[in-house]
Amino acid sequence: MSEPKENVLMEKIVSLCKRRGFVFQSSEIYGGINGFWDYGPLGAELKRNVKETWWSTMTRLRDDVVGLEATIIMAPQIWKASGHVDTFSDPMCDCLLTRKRFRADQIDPQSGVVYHFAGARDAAAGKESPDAFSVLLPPGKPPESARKTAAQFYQTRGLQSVELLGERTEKVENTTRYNPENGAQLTDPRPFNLMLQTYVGPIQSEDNVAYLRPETAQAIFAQFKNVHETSRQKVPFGIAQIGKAFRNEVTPRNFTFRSREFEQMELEFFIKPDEAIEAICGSVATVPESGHPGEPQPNWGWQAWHRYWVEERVRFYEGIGLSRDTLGFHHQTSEELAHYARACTDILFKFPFSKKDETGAVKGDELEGIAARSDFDLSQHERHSGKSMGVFDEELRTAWTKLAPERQSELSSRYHDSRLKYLVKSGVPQEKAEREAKEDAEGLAKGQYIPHVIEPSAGVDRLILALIANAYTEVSSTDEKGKTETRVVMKFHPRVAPVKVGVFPLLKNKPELVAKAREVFQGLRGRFLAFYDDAGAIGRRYARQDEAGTPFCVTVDFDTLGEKPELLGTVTIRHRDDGRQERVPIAGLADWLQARLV
RNA sequence: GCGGGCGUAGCUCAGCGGUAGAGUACUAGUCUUCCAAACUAGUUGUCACGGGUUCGAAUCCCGUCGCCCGCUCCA
Repeated sequence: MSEPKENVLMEKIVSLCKRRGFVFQSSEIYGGINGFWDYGPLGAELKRNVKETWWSTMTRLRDDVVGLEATIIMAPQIWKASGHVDTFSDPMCDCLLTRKRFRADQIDPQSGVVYHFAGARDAAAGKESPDAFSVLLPPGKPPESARKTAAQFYQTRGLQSVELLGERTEKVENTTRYNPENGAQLTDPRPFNLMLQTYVGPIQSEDNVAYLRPETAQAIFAQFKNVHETSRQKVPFGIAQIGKAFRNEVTPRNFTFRSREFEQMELEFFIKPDEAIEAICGSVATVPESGHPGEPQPNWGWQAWHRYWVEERVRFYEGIGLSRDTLGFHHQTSEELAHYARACTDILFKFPFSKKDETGAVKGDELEGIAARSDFDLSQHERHSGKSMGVFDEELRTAWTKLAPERQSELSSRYHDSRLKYLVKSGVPQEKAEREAKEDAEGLAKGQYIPHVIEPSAGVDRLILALIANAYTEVSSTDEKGKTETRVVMKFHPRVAPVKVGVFPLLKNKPELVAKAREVFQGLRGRFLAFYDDAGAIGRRYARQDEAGTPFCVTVDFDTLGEKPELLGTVTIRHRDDGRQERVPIAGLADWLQARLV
């Protein structure tokens, strides 16, 4: 409404996605289901390419990250330990007057006099509202203001000149049932559980409740010990996973951006606590203000690793066609951060629906969050499962014995304090917390600690939408007759483009061109996703491939067959983004393409 | 979930009480030597779904579902 132009762009993108088979509404023939989307032929290829690029960048091309593929349904205790059972089910209530929504547990208790009304009447119009309504009147305010608020309420119910009925008053203390801003009554608190539930086993009882995972990360923490022991990795190292996650969102919105079923690509990168780094290396590396800190170093603490992963992730996005100027960054403030998190940097993409800030600049919406989560997650699972999540670090133990006694006690006491802070915040009784923190500090001296974690967590479907929005380009051209035509070119990076190459005979009614084109197509299809097309004029076929985002089109013409002898056995390659053409021998075609698709 | 807008062919839309149309796309054919050419023929709809009012509903009313915008939330 306020940004009609951008909505139009978004609508065009949604329309193209359906028309060309990138994204369909789930269950469309039954009217659809809110918050669920399917990928059509082109979308499925695009998504697969993106996930494969991520997987190979994160695991296969690195020495220090291994993969995991865990189940969607896990022991419900995992979600208790992670905090999701508690924080994902907020009781919410709405102001009956303004419709504003509140978290029931965040309303400040108030005291005063409550004015109850049984209903209201509009004698002139002959209408009556039987709905009861109450207003809280803080001390010192005139009763008239309560009646005024009530009158406003009944006006929203369709009465014009309001005559209030059945007024009575009541003194209340510390109530949270009224809107702190205007005193209007709130609806009863209703639970908003964002986790999708099911039952494991045939009996649908409370004992059998299980959750569809709301994030993939927890499986990595839960399997940390197994992966650590079997992969021969030593801290620092990471575990990567791609998989579905589910959230019963209140409002799915913005096409696929906020869906109820979505896919994540998450890395949990485990690092040594800073105290261990200091013991081993003497000090923790200082981190440059901006830019990539370079290859990982042994003296990196959490800040260096955090910056490293932010920059690595930006490189990834640049590598699949999202230039830095299409991205945005949000550094969470200390108020925004979860209590256990030390830092979180969000990588944003400037979507067509992204809002402008006060200065008119588009900030963007989140593609990925890179969080420094301390040792919170593994500690939680250690406490809830009773299984140790600590690792033994030979290097640390050796280094510790060589430290001066005052250095030992300084590091030991810092580690003790941060463990104590965590334990107390997690609700462990003070006495027990002090005992456990002391044990943890003694463990550090013997080379034991719970690893800290840096978590780059990306949403696949959001990234697909970003790539589609980024690729969407309109090209207008006017022909001799003065008719202006707008064509869509999807400028995907060749690495992620669904179809890599289109193969056409210049003309369909010349069997020798068709035969040769089929032959070229057969030669390419095993190595690249290739698409053969001979329907319609050549320009039309180019346009069709432009809309699919195919970066290269190969055309077999009469020169291929030797009309000009020097061009025998060559084809025309036409570039999507500028229509440029070049001549390439068929023999070198696959290699030519290969070089441009990585 | 609440408030507002919307839902007609694959897509963009017209029709707004008398029983459904245009452009485009798609299919086949003719033609065509490089950027959505032309011609011919053809396919497509429970007018989102369900109910009601009416002699008659795509059109008016109610409900449901979905999409878009705001509240909310965040991968």
